[in-house]
Amino acid sequence: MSQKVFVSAQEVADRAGVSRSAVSRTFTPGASVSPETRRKVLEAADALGYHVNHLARGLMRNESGIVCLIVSDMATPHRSGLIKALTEQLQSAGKIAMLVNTDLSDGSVDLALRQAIRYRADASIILSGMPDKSITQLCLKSGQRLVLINRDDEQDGPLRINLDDEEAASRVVTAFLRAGCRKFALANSEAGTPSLMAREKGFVAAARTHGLDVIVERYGWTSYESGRVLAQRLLTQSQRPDAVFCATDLLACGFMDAARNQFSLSVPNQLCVAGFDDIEQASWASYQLTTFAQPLATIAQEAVLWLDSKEGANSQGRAHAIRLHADLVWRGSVRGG
Amino acid sequence: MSQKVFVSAQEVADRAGVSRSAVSRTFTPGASVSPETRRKVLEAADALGYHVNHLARGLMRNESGIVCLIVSDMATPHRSGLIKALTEQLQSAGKIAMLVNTDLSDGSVDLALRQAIRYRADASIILSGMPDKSITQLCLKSGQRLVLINRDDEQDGPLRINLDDEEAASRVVTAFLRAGCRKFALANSEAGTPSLMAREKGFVAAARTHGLDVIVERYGWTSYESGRVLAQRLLTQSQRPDAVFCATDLLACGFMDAARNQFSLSVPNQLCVAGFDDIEQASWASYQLTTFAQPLATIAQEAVLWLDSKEGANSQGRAHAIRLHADLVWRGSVRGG
DNA sequence: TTGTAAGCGTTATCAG
DNA sequence: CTGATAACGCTTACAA
Repeated sequence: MSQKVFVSAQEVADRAGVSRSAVSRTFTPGASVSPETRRKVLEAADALGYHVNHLARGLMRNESGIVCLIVSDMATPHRSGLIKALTEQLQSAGKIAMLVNTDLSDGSVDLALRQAIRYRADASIILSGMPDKSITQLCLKSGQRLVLINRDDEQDGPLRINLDDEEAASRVVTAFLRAGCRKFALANSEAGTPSLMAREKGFVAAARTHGLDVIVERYGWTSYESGRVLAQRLLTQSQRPDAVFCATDLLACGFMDAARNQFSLSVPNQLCVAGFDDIEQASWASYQLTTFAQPLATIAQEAVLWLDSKEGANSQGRAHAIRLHADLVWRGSVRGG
Repeated sequence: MSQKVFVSAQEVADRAGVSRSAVSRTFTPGASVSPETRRKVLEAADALGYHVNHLARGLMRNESGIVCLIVSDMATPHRSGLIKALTEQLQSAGKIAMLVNTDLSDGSVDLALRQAIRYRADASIILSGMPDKSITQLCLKSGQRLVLINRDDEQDGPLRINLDDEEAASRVVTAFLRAGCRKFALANSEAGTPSLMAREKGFVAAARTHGLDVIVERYGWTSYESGRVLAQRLLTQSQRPDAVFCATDLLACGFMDAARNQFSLSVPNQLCVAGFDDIEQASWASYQLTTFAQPLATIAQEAVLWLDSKEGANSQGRAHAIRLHADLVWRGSVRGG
């Protein structure tokens, strides 16, 4: 097997002619070491290629520095953007990200959380799916902090970070009306996550306010392909919509492509389209999608900030919720920006 | 601070009325425990919510189960796809992925590798950038395995997984010729990574074989935006090319959009375009990009397989290289598929 | 098969 | 400021 021969603090101590403790203190920010000792230790450490063993340190300090990112479909533009933002923030806060992939199967998230517990992660950040109540209880009982991003759940204890999806969706109606549209449709996936449903709800409700009905169609999971299928369904209606809000940019891209290629519709002249997330592709010339920007950096900041705060530690059982605003990004897919 | 109160093996042992060792053995595959003891232990463990502390286990076994993924631009379609594939493979091999973000600054990869050493990762997989020789030596000396993906380097010790970029690029020439194209151009980024340069080299060389010159243009880093700029430069040439090989799909998408919108060129009628990577967007209706598929699953498999193999452990100093084939994916951006 | 005891590399405590 | 010593939670000889 592997012959691991990492340098230990003892070896450094021996070489520097000091005690293990001196070595330990040298690598502990804020500990008191004389400049002379420090110098000797650092010199020896460098010569030997010593690096503090964080496994052992975590064992002692009861704080591993590990934060577990639990996520499905991580190759998706929006998800990967969020992972990137979180990883960066965690790193600059001196923590490290552990990545666990989940699928849609039952208990997949639970399994991931168990993994987080095994590695004594200081916290878990859940980007997709929902864990079973019993397992989140275990996490909280074990003193592991929990962050739920964009999954509006009423569980106690964890920090929840959400967008104001409903309010954002209502602004789409305003935009569509200003563009002179009258026949609204909503394209959603069947995933039925709280975020998606809130967008749907907000859009439909706001349309009603203006006395307008909305044709709602749901299909598959949140993907480009689903967007194409949704276009098939919505654009063959007897009363063809002239404005479609897609619950996700990925859906919107598929929708637009199908609208143009299969129905020869011009966007935005014959059809206005809006999306949500502001993935990179939304800004590509082929789409120029009007959409809502997920404040990825802010989400990540808030999450990491909370992890470091006393609040996070003390909130055993008390839930804390952050609701962020999604900025509307005007682009060419809706008339009259 | 955090009051972590994870359940320990001792507590489980107490409740089950057995020794710590019995608990340990119950959770060690292949250890000898009587069914009766096992039952009692599992029952107690379940009731208490016990999970083996992998930090402590790693300390003892000298094997953490952690594999460090070192990567920059992780939100990019190709990168995130690779991360996903690797994470999945690692998980099903019983390992866990640690994610470290690097930037382009000097020593960024070295810093990441140090992080891997601190957490006593069993291995590091480098997806971008190149570490300093001294630090890789340290890794290898410490018994940490190293995998370099798509970075053709002559360093000793690590496993290198590469595509046959050069050969693949030469096939683009064949495709372009078959489409009746004569004026070739190559759009590349300035990143100058071995993969990118190999694609350039292979394309230019193959074209020469047929007595054709290639206009080569390089700009910025590998992004959609760079693709647009490259289009500006290449399509304003006095001798406008009728076939462009973009070193990356992302470049190709930007290139195609600019070609259509700013130069009103029809792809593939007036201009054939090929890319590399086969990112998801390449298959979108707006692009229908002819490209080469990165065998992500195979890459991930080979990497993880090697990590588990004796070979990986014994190859202290002996480098092992795997060269994979990239399949050509024919789509509409090149005539006559 | 089981328990006892030693040890993995740290850090925290406490004298000096 | 420094060094000995006792944890941390686990695995693994070794002996029973």
